[in-house]
Amino acid sequence: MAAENDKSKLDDAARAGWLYFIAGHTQDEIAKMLQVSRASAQRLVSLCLAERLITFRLEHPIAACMELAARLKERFKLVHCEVVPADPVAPQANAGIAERCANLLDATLRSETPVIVALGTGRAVRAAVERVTPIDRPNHQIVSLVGNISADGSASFYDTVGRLADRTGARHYPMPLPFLMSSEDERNRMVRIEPIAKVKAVAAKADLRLVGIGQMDQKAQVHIDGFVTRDELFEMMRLGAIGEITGWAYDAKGRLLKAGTNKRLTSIPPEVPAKTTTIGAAVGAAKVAAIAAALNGRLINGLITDEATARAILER
Amino acid sequence: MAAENDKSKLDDAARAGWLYFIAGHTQDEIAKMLQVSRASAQRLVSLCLAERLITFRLEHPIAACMELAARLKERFKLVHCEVVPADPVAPQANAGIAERCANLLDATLRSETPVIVALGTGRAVRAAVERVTPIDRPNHQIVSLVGNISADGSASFYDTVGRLADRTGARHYPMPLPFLMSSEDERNRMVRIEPIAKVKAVAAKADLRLVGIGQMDQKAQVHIDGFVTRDELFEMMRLGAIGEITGWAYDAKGRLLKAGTNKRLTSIPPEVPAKTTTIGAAVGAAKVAAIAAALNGRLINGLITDEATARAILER
DNA sequence: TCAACGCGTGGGCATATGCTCAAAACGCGA
DNA sequence: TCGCGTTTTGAGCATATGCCCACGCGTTGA
Repeated sequence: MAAENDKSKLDDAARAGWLYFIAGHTQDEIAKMLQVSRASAQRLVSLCLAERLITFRLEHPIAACMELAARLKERFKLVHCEVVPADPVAPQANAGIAERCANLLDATLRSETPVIVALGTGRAVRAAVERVTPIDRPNHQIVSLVGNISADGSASFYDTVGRLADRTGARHYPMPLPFLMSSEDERNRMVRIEPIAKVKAVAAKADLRLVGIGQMDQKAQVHIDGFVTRDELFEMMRLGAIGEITGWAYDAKGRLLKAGTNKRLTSIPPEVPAKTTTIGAAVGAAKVAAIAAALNGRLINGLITDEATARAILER
Repeated sequence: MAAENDKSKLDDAARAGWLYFIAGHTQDEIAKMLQVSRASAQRLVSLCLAERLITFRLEHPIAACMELAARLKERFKLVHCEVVPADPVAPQANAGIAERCANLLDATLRSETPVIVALGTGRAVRAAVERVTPIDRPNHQIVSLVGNISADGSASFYDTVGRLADRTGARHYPMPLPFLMSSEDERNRMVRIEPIAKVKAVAAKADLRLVGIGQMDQKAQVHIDGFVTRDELFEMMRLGAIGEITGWAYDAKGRLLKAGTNKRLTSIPPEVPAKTTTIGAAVGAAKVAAIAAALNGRLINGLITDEATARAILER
């Protein structure tokens, strides 16, 4: 009898679900059709959903991305995750990533109440600031997490802070230091001087950190850009470095290394675990291990990537 | 630019649809996530539906029935249609049909305002009245569309009117006539006498007619039940009869025949086209042609059948 | 360069929905 | 048959949704 009852109820639930979702009737109409109260009709529709009698299928490439983003968010307890479709035209182009990052910055900067945005390294970050919609927000603050003077003394290509400040009228705090100091002592001395301490203080209060993620292999961006020498890179790799965020190298478990160049870095290290909203932006098969490690080590609590990379991270 | 715009809009629509239907967010939440107004979020969800980006799939046998019912309703412009799942245990049993008919009668009779229900022949109709929930409605009227005296003078097995009246306390009007008179003249004389005229008058005002549909072949129920002889049956078949409703034989196009037993029938003929809600109840491969003809000829404007029969009707 | 047109946007309102709570119905056991 | 515990039901309310309308921005044509 119970089974019979259940079955008939599920039948009705299916009927209600069909009428609601497929035929597009209101619950009132369904209630009349099935000779029950509207409340019961609503219950039947819920039941139909709860019992998974009805399923939704989204016929659109975006669907896969949403799915991947949801899984990443769940798996790594992220506060924010976006997965952009792999562009079939130019799979290499991270235009989509930059677009989303720019959108995120836009959304953050649109706020009337003062916010502090901290920026790390990375082409995606750089490209993102170029796409930020100009907006007048003089009370916001933009702070750099990483020195913008390269080894040869010139200003780095990555003057993202300045560019973003240009577009918003916000106060900005570049980090007027070389990426690496010559020794740990020197680093320790430099980071205590007034302007640098100020940058650190502002960065510590950041509402949003947007950082790139670099892989530590022979094509590591920190090396290509001339911030670290080949020997330094290899040493870090020997020490287990698999990725870096604002220059800070970490191993496959996402633990920051306490040796090598990390001892001479002027950059502001990631929080561990990330408490501030810290969004990593990175794409590419080469970066999968680095991204996964950053996620596992809680060096970041948000991620913007593309479909292929997201899939690869989840499949590890 | 326009295409780009459209594409991006569809992307957003897909995103909104995903968040709404799959992730179960409210449109307000989606609006915040996508950085648009709630109104726009609603538009995106609508768009997602309109563009068929999302599809619903109901994983339940009922789904097929709802689909078939909707198609029958559309195709034959029915005011009511129900398709019952084919019972895998006892495919022959029309318990489902009877159940639905009973439900229909229940719903009609539940009304506080007086209603008139007219009943035809058929096992489904008979079985339906047996399942009607007893309810006290003395102001309702139950009227028979068909004589309940068989050829041998005994009261017919199909005293459905009496049974239904028992269960409702309604006034009832059986048709105190043999099914067939011996001649057209006699029929014409009989249907004018006072009690019969009264029955006809009540039937003409019926709010609901529930009738069985019989096929006119060697296994015709009208013959098996002894209402018409083998010769009469064969004559009607020669005249093109393919089905009958309350005894009135009609051809493959659903046109009532003007010859043979139809000239001697005492039953109240179907309206052509049906204006009163006239529900046919019938199941079985043998009846498919008869049902389809009745639908095409507008002898009925409602149908209660099972899955297999519905499918067969639509596939003709 | 200005004006007119039109599409897209957001505010606001009527309606639909989801949910809570008390009451009723049901089943079960004494 | 009665009483109790459990489930189901329907009223009512807070919230979410759908839709209309006026506004604004961008585009086009003179």
